[in-house]
Amino acid sequence: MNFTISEENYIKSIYHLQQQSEVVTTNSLANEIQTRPASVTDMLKKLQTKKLLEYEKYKGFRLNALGNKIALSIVRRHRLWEYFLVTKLGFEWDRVHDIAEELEHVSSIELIQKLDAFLNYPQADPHGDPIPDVNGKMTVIKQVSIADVPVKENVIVSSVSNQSPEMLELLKHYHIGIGTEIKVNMRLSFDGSVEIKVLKYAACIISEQVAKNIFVHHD
Amino acid sequence: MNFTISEENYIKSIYHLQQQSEVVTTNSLANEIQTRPASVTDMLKKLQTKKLLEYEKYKGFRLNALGNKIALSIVRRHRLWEYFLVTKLGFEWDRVHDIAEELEHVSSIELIQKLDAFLNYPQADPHGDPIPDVNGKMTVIKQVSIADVPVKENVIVSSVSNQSPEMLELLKHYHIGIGTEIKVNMRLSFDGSVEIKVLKYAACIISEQVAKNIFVHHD
DNA sequence: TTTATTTTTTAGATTTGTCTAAACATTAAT
DNA sequence: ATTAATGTTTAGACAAATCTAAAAAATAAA
Repeated sequence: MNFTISEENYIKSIYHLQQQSEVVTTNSLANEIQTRPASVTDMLKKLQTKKLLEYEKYKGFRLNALGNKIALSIVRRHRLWEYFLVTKLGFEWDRVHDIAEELEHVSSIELIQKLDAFLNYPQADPHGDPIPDVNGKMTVIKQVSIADVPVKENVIVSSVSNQSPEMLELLKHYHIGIGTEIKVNMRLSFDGSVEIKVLKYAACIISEQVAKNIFVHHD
Repeated sequence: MNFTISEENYIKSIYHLQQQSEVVTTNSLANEIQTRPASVTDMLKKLQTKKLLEYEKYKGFRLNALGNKIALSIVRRHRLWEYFLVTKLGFEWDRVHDIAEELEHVSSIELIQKLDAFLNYPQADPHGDPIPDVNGKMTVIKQVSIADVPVKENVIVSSVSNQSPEMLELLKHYHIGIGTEIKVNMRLSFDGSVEIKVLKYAACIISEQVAKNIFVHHD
């Protein structure tokens, strides 16, 4: 089955709102999508006739199994493109969302399969959100902040929670990006700061506050 | 200025038809875009009010300077994506057109700049058509078929005119793709067949007919 | 438990891009 | 030089996705 860009945007937004609350309301979706409640009601009817959601007038709605499956495939496309934009094209993490929002609607299944392979089947996007696989399964990799990682273990940077320009600059300065392999040499109990080693570069010290914002996982 | 997907498709198609004949007709454009002549007339009015073309009722139309500039930027996006799909994602050349057709409408200027850089500023797409640069300039690189290239010169494969599955298979078998560096060892005057050497692989012989379909350029 | 407020839905209009059928221009043929 | 054939445009309709304004339902408050 094929969907319009508008339909896909609604499906994806319902999916996201469902992560916070079981049932979604007309107003919250209208707010999420930046449209009017009346428009939401119209689209809900359409999605209902396409059998993507359970919907009772005045009582809210939610995606059914099929709707969920489609939502996951859209989320998959979005996150793969975000990963591509950051790791291959060199975009900053805070700049990729809007572009991925457009790319995600390109519908070729083969394109996404090949993109996935080209990126080497990443498991999380640059914000650390898991990327669903072809079947919609997400492996939520266990992320730990550098502040909590044991010393002398090789780990890989998977996400950064603070995406301020200052943070981005600091990370760039230390050659740290998504996928960078690092090791914690030692942790100073004095102030919680950490000495880390980035492959090929000299060891450096980052404050506890910075360490708390950088999340890593094991290989 | 911003354009809808439909407007962009019309602009691009007019551009292509103009390559063959100065002035474009309603019917030819309707045929190109797979729509009805009446729809074309409607869109022409719209593009005229946006000052993208010269249009006289019943007498045909053509893009003006601004329309041309916009067409070139769309062509640029299309060809860069085609190049990406083939060289990075491993698509066959005959499969990329429709996907590029969708990708070309993603509007971020920064995206295209960074994609261009990532691809190392290619000058031609996988079909050998030149890629306009940021300013719309195209450097038409001098292409020669292998049948005409002098022996012992290092050349780079830039396009293949015959895109049948058989041809693709043959090329794959000999490890020849866009960007592949090859050298003509010798040419057999008997039947015009050519012995070529692909870097890292054993020399092989291709028929004159095949050689005529493979185009190369100097570095 | 009425009344007031908020939320959701309906009804009807608008825009974009398309369509069909009919009218109008242009070109070709007799 | 008329007539025929072809090509183009207009007029009016339609579907998708949106909107505003008003009606209806649900919830909160007095």
